[in-house]
Amino acid sequence: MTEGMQDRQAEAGHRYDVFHTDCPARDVVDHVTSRWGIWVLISLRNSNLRFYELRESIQGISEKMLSQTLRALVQDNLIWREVEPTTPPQVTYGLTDFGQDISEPLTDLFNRITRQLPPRP
Amino acid sequence: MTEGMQDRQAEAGHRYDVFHTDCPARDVVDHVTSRWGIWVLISLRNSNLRFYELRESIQGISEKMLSQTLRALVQDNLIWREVEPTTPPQVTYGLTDFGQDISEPLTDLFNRITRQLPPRP
DNA sequence: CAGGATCCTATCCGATACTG
DNA sequence: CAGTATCGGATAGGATCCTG
Repeated sequence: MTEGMQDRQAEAGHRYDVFHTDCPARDVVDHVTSRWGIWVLISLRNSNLRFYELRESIQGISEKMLSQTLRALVQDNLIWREVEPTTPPQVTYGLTDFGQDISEPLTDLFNRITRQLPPRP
Repeated sequence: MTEGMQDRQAEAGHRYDVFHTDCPARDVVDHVTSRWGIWVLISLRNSNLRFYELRESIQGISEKMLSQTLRALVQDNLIWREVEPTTPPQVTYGLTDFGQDISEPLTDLFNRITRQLPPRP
């Protein structure tokens, strides 16, 4: 995003340890933790899905945000995109190895949060 | 819903049900994965920090966003806030058990992403 | 079906100034 | 020190229409 988090200040003897994140990692983290990114990645864990399946799977997402999110994640090499040139066209999305790897802590995160929360009123 | 995340799809007839927008977990997830939330949580993993320590630790964050992020995370019971009524006042922040729990997959996520990415130029 | 193009609004967020 | 208050530009994101 805005670059320039955490550049240096890497002086020896600093107690609050810091993650220097002025690198490309910042962008990937931002995409992964974007409003819809996490849900797309988790959705694709169980099976590859087509565009409309993702849209219906993730409640509340608009087509615009879905395609935008997908585009970013494909560029980050977290998910792949396969086009079947039929009519009507079929486009399928799935996790790459990298995406699969990333989705594990994400799912873990999600599970820990839901486990902690009180049941619905 | 506390029922959690997308599961099966092995069942015929029922389709992939998923995350509702009004799921309470959604708010927590949004806070945790907010622009600054993840960095605040990771920063507090090693030690409790005061306001200015957090501000200096997380480069690029404004006071406004820091206090706003902290307020949200305190409300979610992810971090605690302790005020020492001296002059000048001292306010310390730290992770609750819940926050500690959540910070693990977050750190894991961060590590996996940085590990995958090409090294800095 | 899978999206791109537009338009428009809500909010995010930084900069600045001020307070106990 | 640890914030709050306010303003304004940037951006996220929804709604709608359109196309191959």
